[in-house]
Amino acid sequence: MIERENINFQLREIDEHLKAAISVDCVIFGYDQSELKVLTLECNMAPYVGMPSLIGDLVNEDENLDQAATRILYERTGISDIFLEQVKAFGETDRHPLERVVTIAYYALIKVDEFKNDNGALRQHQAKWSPLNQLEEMAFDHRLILESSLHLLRKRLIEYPLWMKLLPKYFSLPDLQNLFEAILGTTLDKRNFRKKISNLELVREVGKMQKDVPHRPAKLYAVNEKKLKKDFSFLLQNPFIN
Amino acid sequence: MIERENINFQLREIDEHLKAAISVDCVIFGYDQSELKVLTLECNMAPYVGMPSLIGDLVNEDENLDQAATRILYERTGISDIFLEQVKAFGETDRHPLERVVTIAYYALIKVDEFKNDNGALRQHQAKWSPLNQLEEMAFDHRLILESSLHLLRKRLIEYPLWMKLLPKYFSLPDLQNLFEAILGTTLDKRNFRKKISNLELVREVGKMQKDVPHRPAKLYAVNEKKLKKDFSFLLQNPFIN
DNA sequence: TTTCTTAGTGTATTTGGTACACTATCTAAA
DNA sequence: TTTAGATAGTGTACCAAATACACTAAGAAA
Repeated sequence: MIERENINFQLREIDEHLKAAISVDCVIFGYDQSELKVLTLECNMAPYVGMPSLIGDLVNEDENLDQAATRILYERTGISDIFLEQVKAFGETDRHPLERVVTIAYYALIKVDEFKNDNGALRQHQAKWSPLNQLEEMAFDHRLILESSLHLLRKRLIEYPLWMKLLPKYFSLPDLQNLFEAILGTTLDKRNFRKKISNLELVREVGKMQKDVPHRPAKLYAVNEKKLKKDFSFLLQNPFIN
Repeated sequence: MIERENINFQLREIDEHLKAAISVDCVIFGYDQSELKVLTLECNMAPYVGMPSLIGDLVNEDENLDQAATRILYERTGISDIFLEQVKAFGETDRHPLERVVTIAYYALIKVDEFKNDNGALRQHQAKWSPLNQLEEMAFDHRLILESSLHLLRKRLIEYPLWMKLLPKYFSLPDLQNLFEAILGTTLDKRNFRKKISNLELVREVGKMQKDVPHRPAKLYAVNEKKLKKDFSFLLQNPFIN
């Protein structure tokens, strides 16, 4: 009797109770050597027709949340083995017009040109890169989800070298600084930035120079894979942080 | 036609698809002038019978996630108007033995003696304060949820004065240091701790002394409400952080 | 050869964190 | 009343990291 009561207490009338659809929304940030962008679809659901929406999908029965996010990222961009991190859950009662849908937001950061828009499913749905400042109005609560995700991305950029896959094999320090400035939305002092990067020991000179630039060429660097594996192996091996 | 396809894409076959129960698990940390504890129930569901579990409940149809967490905290402890923050969502497919249940974890930090175990529903279910080091085995994935929540609590303790409601009206600096040490699980240097507290300007001397202690009495302090409202009003007014 | 453009460099200051040991005050017991 | 025990309270020196700030160097193009 006691036991039965407790079961009910811990999973109160599970069959009669609210069951919600569970979705994952991926905030896929892209960097293209100039600007931070987000991958969006054009929403076709009233009352949000025509507004940009994030890329999301329902969670399948046989996958956990991280797996769903990984699948969605792969299905929509062709990218796998990338760092994906959960932002948080969003569960307003009216956040979806048709039904109660609780969504779990994830973010990822990729090179814009790694995403090829020749994928049938995506072309059909007009996925495109939207610059952040053009996204004032979004479908559902996606503007809020975007802001929370951007906030987390910016915190993480300083803690973890999320940028390591965003640049070509060889890059200059001004390239790297532009990347930071685009993502953080600020300008940075050149000397202090270089001092900090130098202290991290995450890049190494490769003894080459930029070519075909109409000004003084910059020295080229590459990611220091040894240091990266030593200090941040979780970013490479395991796409999830707990 | 295009429109119909897109609706399906964005909410793929919503009626046929996975619907999960949504629960909220509250990690209610308590401090009692000596030790950090967590409020737990004794689980009665196989295969976890007898193990401690966190305090959770299913989310109602008419409440969002934050409201559900607030309700659960209130129902189980009688406490409202306290800072509650979402930790993250946990959604392993097999995390619940009966059914797919996605849970959203929240944490709160309260005084142990604010929770009176004379609430009928709770007494019936043996809610009790468990010291953290006695919680190696827990029901479901609650050990993982506890660890994630503790990690966040410790980060927040340094960023935000979550401790302001945990001490009596008048307290000594050694009291405050004990609180920090209990929550962080470390010892702290007395002089450096006092320097830091002093810089924060969050406590003020009240010109009184401890009484009836068998040693040199300490000066008493109180929370500096002005500074708290100025810098951390969100901790008082709005129980949620975005 | 001059001009334009971007690359590259160092120092001084401040701030925050850390390491560290002795004196002061009260109670209780001898 | 003296002494022992317990806890309160205090300051300085060092180091690391963040910040502010301005000129010279190298190449391309005119």
